[in-house]
Amino acid sequence: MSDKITITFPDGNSKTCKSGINGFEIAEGISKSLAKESIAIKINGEVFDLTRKIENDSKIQIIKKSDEEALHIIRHDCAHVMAEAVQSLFPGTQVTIGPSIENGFYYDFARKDPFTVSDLPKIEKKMHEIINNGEKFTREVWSRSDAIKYFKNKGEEYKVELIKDLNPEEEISIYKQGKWLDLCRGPHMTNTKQIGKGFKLMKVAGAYWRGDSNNAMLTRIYGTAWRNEKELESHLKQIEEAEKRDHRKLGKEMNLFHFQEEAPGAVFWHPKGWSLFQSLINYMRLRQDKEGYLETNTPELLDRSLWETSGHWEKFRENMFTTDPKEEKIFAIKPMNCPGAVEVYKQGLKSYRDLPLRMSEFGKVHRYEPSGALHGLMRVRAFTQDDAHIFCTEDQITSESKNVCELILSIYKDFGFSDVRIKFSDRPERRVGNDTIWDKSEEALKNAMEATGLDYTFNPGEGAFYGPKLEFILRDAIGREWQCGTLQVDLNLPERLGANYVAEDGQKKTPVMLHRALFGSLERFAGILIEHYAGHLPLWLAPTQIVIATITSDSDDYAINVKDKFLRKGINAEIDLRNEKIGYKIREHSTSKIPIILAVGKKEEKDKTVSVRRLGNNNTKTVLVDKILEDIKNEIIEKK
RNA sequence: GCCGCAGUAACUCAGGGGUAGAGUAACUCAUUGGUAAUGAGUAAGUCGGCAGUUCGAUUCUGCCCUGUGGCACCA
Repeated sequence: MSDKITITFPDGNSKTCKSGINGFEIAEGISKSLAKESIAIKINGEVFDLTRKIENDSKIQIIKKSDEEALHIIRHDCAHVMAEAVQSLFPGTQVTIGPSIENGFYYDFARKDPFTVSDLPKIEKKMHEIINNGEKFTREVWSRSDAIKYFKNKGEEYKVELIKDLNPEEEISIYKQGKWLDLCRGPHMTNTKQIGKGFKLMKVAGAYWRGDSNNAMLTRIYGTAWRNEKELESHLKQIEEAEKRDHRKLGKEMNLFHFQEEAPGAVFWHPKGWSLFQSLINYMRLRQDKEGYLETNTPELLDRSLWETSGHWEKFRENMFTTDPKEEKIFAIKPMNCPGAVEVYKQGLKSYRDLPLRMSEFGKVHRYEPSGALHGLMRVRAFTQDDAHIFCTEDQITSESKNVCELILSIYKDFGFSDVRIKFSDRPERRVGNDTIWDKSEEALKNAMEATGLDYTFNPGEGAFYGPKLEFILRDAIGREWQCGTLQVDLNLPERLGANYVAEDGQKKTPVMLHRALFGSLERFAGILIEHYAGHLPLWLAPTQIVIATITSDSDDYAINVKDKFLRKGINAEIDLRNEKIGYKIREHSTSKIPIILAVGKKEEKDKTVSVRRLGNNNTKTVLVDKILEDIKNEIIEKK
């Protein structure tokens, strides 16, 4: 081994150094300020500690605190410091794992009494102490047996288990900061001081050891960590903004819906919320009609025997509500619309000429969701799907799937969702049908996907119990992802339920069934829209589109007159004739998110105008009634 | 389902072993006003439910329900 090595910088320049040099020394050789700013080093694409010796020719990149990669390291360091703080404050607490995550980090602890939020300030204070002490992070490599012995001695059973499960090939590295140490792959910064003050402990939660609900529940502390206090502040601000959009809060403020104890996971839609809901249905109906869908409706209660035949009874039973058996028969409330759809299909003889047959249904389904999963409109036990089942031949799978994909993307665009991700899920463990059928349906869906030319990611083992599926995930105005639409290829249910058609050769064949929902759940989609628009629904979706507010009661007749004009054009207008000041009315209708307020007084009445004020804009404009009527009509049509 | 937290007036929330308080809304009266809160007054609560401790529980304890932050789940 030569004692000289060549290191190459990102800009292509290279330099000869003595073997064994480390990142910090390299940085120092360049400039003092770089050395001060640097926190880690990337060697041949992998990130290491700044003190890691470099012994071969390498491509390197010094990572500074301002670099993107730095956040992960800062957060991971923070997790270690938190664990030290916790163990010093609460002796006897075992450490388990503590990774960095999006926006922060967590650490899972094993402790008889779980932590509560009131413990957080204490822990945070201790963390600041540790950071201020400027403890050095140092890396050591231990033998497996030493490590096991050490942690066993300390009573750290979880760490022992982790070490035992490590790949035998893998080096067992230990990171120390001061007297405290942890099993860790690294990398870390060189000193706790580098973490700074840009962190905050956020919440405590329970979490299963190794994510398995059969295991013990640990107590988890979440924190957020950033490069500095300013970044932390801006992140906290962002959380605050997201909270303001919470559909549960806005739903109450805008009087859209409510929930109550007697119906957990089921929505009480108020008139305004139902108006939004119906707008969505009407819109979808219009779009589907154009694509040749035929609307149907099927029973909510179906006999157990049908669910047994379809396979739901066996594979989906624990999610289904059943009725009190007053008779011999047991009925189940439908958790899916597909068996009903097949029964409609089966009425009358079908020929290959009838295919593809696209049957839609706005079907309300009930699923028993675990109590802890319920969340406003986003996760409910009773919801309405914009469902459809396309019965087709195998040859038609590709073109039908392609149409569905195009329809979905086009529809999402109308709501301002243009960033859509697609996931492909194949056969789950719990499924019906043999592997030949699954091979065939996965192949077919994959081909269809290729035909669309759209990108997708692979999501193994997450398909429906009857077939593989695509999931459409959209990104909302503040960057959150929501899974909405789905497309599933099903070669199982039509056969199980005895659907068939007469083919060109006179033989009876089993059709393929494509299940698809575009909004997915109407309830959920409404919730997403409320958050996406932060309650400022676009005109075409707003339950009350316009409020006409009078300045004084002298203008009452004129206001009523104007309102009628709007109503006649199908625009949802209300009037506010109350004996209140105009400022009061403006404030109230603004807070309830009315898109357009038209103020009318003596002047407007004389000129046949209105004073137009739009939500989120403090300017007003005086416009002829007929003109604004026309503008608003167009805006609704254009879905702006 | 599991761990933590919460449930007080229509809403948002304060309080705390001696049967409760604010702001907003509602209602009444006055006010007819020009673009985000006019003023005064009135009324309003089985303090989530059931047990227990106590002379006394909305307050403490236990169980349950619902919500909530996570975990697990999302077929």
